[in-house]
Amino acid sequence: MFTINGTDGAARRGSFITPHGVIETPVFMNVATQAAIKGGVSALDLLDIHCQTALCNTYHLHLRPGEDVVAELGGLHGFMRYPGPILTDSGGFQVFSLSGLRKISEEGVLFASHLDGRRILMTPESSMMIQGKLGSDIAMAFDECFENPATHDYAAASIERTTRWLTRCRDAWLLGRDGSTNPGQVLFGINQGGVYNDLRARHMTAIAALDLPGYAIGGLAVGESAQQREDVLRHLLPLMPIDKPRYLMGVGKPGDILLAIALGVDFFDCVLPARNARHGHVYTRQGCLNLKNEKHKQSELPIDTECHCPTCTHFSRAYLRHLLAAGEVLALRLCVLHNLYFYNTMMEQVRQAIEEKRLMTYFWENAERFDRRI
RNA sequence: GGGGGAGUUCCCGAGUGGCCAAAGGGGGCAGACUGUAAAUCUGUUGUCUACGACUUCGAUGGUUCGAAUCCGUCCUCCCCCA
Repeated sequence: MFTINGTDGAARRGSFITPHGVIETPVFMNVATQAAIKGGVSALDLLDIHCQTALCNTYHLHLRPGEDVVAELGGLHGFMRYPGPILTDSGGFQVFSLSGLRKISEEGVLFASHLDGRRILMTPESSMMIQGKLGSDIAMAFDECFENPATHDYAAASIERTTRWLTRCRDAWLLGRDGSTNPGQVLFGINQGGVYNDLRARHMTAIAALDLPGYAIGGLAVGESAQQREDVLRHLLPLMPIDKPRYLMGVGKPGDILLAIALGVDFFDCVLPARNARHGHVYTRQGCLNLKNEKHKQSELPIDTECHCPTCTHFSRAYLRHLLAAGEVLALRLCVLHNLYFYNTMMEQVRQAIEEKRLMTYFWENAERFDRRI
């Protein structure tokens, strides 16, 4: 249900229809790992910060409160009272982030829960089953996100296994869909291959053959250089199905996102704006700044004088700096609202720029500036 | 008046002859963070002409090759007894 309404170079302006609404692309999905955006932001705030889509996590919600609890309370939409589209990540990223707490086998990944150590066997089938019960609109395939650097041999063996896992995910998904567990849910496959373009291409060919509703690029921003990342994207994107949504997982800084959009990516998510916000690192049209710095101690300015977010329309840098220094939770909330508003409205501007065929102008005017430290 | 205890670098607080510019917290200053084990983590925090030198542990005078650490005197604070 993805339609491309316009293009500007390799960039695409699309619409992706889900049971809970249309996602206008390119889109930034707001990360709500445990069914909440960290920093005290609830579903009630999402409209204010122009959020289109939320992203929740299979591994974390399986551990707590458990997918059955969520299912009983109306799935993620009912549980967190968010009526818009929701994507669930499969747990594949935790294979990377919790690498000290898991063992990989052909069957799946045996995690030692980071909460209490209890063993959790996550398989392609269980991940899909959990995501079905969570009731997300988009489910992600269970993959292995492996670290960089990785040897070519390791990467080659890993993508073979991830391909086999994807077939199992697809089968489980079809079973759930046709069995009406979650009839409207779609499955996105995930490309891996590290920084090896030959493996990225081989894997893309293999997974594209499954003809899934969408495809993601995984395993980036896990230690490789920005140059390597760009190189992978430049080689890989032309090999991805042109009529399917393309999702660059976990990326990134504003400049990273703008570049990827120019290269043809449609979906993004990243914890950076929320995490940075919690640490006082906020974005403006002129560049990013650290609110904790002494120079803002008496500043009456809002974070960004051109910003219309709830935070900038009410509060000064000096006040926010004080809240951060004092450890007040309000600081986190206000900064997160601002940064997510910045990301979401940047995407609005990008969509408009693509429609008006001036994406490159937007890119050259802003990509470097947004990431620059001021 | 008698007895006891304490004064350490921005703060609290270790240290009771050399390994002490002085542990550890806190606070301050700065940095990192990319499908969230992150309201976390890291660095730094006496001065300088800076791989070395100088000043500092209430004040001052001693002992010693060497003192934040030992001794004398003084100042300040706390507790108990009268």
